[in-house]
Amino acid sequence: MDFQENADSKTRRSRGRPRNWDAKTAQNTIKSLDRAMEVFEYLSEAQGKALTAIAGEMGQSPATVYRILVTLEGRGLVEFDPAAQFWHIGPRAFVIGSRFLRRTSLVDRARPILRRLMEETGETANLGIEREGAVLFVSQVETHANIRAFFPPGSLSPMHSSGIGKALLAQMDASRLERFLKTEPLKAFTGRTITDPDALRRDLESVRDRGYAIDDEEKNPGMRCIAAPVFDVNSEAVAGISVSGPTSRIGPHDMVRLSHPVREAARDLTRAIGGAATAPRA
Amino acid sequence: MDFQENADSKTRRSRGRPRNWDAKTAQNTIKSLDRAMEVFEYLSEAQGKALTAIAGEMGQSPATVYRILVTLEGRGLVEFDPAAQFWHIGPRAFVIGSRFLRRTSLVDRARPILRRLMEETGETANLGIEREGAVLFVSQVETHANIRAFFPPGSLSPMHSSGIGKALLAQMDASRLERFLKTEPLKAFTGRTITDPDALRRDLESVRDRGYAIDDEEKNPGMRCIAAPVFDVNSEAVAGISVSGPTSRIGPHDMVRLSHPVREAARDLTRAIGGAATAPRA
DNA sequence: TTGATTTTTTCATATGTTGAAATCTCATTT
DNA sequence: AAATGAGATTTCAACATATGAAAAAATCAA
Repeated sequence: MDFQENADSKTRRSRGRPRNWDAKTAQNTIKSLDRAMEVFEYLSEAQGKALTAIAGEMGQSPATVYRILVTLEGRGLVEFDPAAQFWHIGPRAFVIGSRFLRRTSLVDRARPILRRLMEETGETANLGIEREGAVLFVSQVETHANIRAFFPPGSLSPMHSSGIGKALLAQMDASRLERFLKTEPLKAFTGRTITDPDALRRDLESVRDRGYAIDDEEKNPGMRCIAAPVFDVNSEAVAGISVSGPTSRIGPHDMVRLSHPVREAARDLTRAIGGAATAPRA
Repeated sequence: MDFQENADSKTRRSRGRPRNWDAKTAQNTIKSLDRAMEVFEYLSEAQGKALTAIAGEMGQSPATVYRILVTLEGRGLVEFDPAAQFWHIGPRAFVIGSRFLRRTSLVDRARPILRRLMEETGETANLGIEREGAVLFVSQVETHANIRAFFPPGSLSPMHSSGIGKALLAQMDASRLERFLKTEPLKAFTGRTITDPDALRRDLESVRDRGYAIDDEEKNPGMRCIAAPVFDVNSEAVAGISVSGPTSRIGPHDMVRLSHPVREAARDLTRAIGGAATAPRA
């Protein structure tokens, strides 16, 4: 289930001879197949491309690229549009790729990433999604420290007073955000909770600028929290990752420091679930 | 958009030498690449498989399969689970495959329409297109209800036993329909699946009269489905929209009731992609 | 019609893939 | 603890086959 961290650590366990994980990994790769997959991947990035264009841009012989495309076409992995003379990704690729999701639950994928995040930062790492206008904490890895932040998985927290919630709100399009503001009262939990819609809008603006959200004792006194969004394949923010800890360990300067591993973890998880972030919302 | 029929007709136009479309197509395919893609596809059908199992079942040398998998792993197209010693489809395959949908704005345009349809009807809303003689589900919005219909995007379903499929078949011109009937066997899935060509022709007739198609437990027992076609700018039926749910919520009377929002959603999407329906086929 | 452009095929050659067998590890049993 | 079995990697030599250059074929534009 957790191949995320194994991939780079030496944890990789298997029977048989261990792979030469130092530089020689390329030893067992099939060159022609790798080149073909490069073409396949390159094609997927374009909205459609002519043979000569692909070959030219990739510095490959047109003959070779042609044969690769014809082969893949035979399996429906790519398609040829005779009218425009363009090659495209085919339906079979979609069918095969979609099977990836059968096995992928966000929570499973997140676990090793959360663990690493906890180890790097020394603080409790959390995963949350949006449910019914609130943040639902679905997974966490607790720090070893005696004073620790704790959200029982399954607990709910209002969007406007949690780091993950604000990271998600910051990615909503304007109309959905306005709908949210109309529906949900911005209840105060501490003196620092943002209860004014305009103040929240401004805060979300800076969340987008920074790339991460901060909960600065806005829900629980003495607790700070740094969060970043996770995107799915449609570039929709579907979850958030955060670290949370006591103000005694997380001071004003620490938030910038902690934001890096948090953002990285969010990016890793985005990648692990086949997602992709786009430019921050317009 | 849909070069579906071009692929089999001789319409294929291109510059350069024409391909030998008779039997010699294999001439330009790269054998090793084709074998590798066979492994890739085979792997996607399993929930995960050990190297030896794959090699054994495919009649290939473990060494070769191993190298193929390692190569694909290098690009994230497959993943290795060290704990279970299993190979799986990887996130990159999902990302690349999903780009198949980008070629058409259909999916993007459909999303808000599907969401509204789901909210109006309370049932799962689906979008499907025809690919390779089957319905390919490309998008859906799930209901909140606990008992729900579920078609994972990327899954395929035979035309004759799905609402969307029949909505599309009903719009085919006679010759294409006959070709379809000659090619595809009408496999039975439940006692209600239409397996007789004449019965199917009659059903499609009434689909045209009504303006919507019904799947009355013809694929999955206990599940009903109401579907309507979506047209492109050439008035060709390129997709179908449906809602599907359990018979406990969708009774005989509900189908008429549900047909209105479904047809409206299909009309909306038709409009959103710049399409137009003409009078039902002559 | 001609010329320019792009795709597809041919062909000789070197490159790279292949499977068998050897090697190595882990997990289980003795 | 050591041995054994099962399965994963790697090595190696043979030879299949992928490769690019160039020719051929077809379409498009003028």
